[in-house]
Amino acid sequence: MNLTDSIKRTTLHEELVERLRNLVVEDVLKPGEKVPEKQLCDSLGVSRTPLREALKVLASEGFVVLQANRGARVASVTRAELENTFPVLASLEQLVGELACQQMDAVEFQRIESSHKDMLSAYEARDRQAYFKANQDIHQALIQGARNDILENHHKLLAARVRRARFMANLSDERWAQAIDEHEAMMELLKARDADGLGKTMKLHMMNKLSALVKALEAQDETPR
Amino acid sequence: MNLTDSIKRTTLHEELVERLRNLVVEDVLKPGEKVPEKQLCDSLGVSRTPLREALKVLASEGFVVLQANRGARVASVTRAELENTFPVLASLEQLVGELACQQMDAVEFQRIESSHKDMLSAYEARDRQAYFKANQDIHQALIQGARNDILENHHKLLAARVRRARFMANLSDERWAQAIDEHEAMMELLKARDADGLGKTMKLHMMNKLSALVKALEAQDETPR
DNA sequence: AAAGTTAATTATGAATTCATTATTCAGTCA
DNA sequence: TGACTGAATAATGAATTCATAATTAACTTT
Repeated sequence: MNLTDSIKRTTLHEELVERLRNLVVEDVLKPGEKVPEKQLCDSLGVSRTPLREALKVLASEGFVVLQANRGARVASVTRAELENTFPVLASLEQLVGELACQQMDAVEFQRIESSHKDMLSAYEARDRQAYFKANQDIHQALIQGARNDILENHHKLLAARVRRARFMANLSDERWAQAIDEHEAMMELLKARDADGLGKTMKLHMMNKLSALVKALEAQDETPR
Repeated sequence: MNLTDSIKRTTLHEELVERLRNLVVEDVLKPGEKVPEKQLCDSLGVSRTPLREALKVLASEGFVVLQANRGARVASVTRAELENTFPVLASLEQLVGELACQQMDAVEFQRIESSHKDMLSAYEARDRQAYFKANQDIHQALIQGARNDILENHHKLLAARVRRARFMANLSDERWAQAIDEHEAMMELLKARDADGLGKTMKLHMMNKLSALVKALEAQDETPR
């Protein structure tokens, strides 16, 4: 046993921040919805104090919006907000790519290569679930590989915000194919340890994701169900 | 009176987040120091509840560190942390530069030009106080000019963390002169609306700041007082 | 006196209570 | 009927209380 490992003792509010953020990102709590303190307290079995502490944190992270004397609402996912968020996330992705190229070791690289193959299989099978999983694994591994806590934190929050958008529009076949191509390129650049190239490609990958999303949203506007 | 202006009603915890963050950034609360809830409550005239809510937020922002059952401590400013923070901030600065070039209007540009002149005067007079002020104004204006809330938020937090480092080492004459040169270049690029160029220069500006800081810290290590 | 042990004190995390603000809903009047 | 008023209800923000964990202080024991 590693004695330098600090004993994991989590407080209620920390637990709640994670749980509630998840509920928001997973679209269980819907955008614009009020967050009923009492109800949540009852269902989670905690008092209002830690719940409210968690809400303040979530508000600072941008997942809920607080209005004085009117409690908390789940933050809505507007197109304007996405158009602001993606470029920031893309900048961080670029840095992730650069650093990962420089810092990752062989074991990490192999793990990514394995996830990449999983991703390709999932694509062949058109298995969205498995695709998202493998995709997440790759990006997670790249971030770990960058070895930068600050980057990881900020990336995590922005990525979570962006992830909420997946409930707004489906991944189109076209975009899916393009994403696969981009990932192939990323693997090549990573293999070649081309930090600059990987950074630029990852940034572009993110911005293309935004383009596809905007396009999908516009298509929706034209044919409202 | 503008009736569309929403009535500003701030809650205690919001106020406290700002106040406490300031105390940390301004080095009133020293790194590593314990944050005594009771004392702060007394001196600020609030109960523990809103103070503790504020501490949770500050912790998520990285200004304090919470230990279960042992309260909050002011986060220390380590070299490793700075070496992680600066590259992230530099990435965001790059984006700020690119966007500001594209989005700023003539009025904003003139305001920056004016602050830039103030900065040069302060440098001639070797007035550190005035220099920092003008410098802040310029960077603040650029961020506003980028018109991106998300970028502004994340930038604000990282910049605040980095600002704490100024109590670790003084601005050297050499670095000061270099910074002035970089700012001159920035103004030229902004005037020319060279988004790419300004972005790169601002990124470099930030990374050079880190280099100077690290150099100063290393010099300190060699000659400990 | 120094290290170890136990009791007293303090500080913390969380629940509860209290005062105030929003919201709902019944009743009134045009 | 439908907009307005005001009382009743509910929800919120903040203070207080309570249980427990950490720290300090006092006391042994060697």
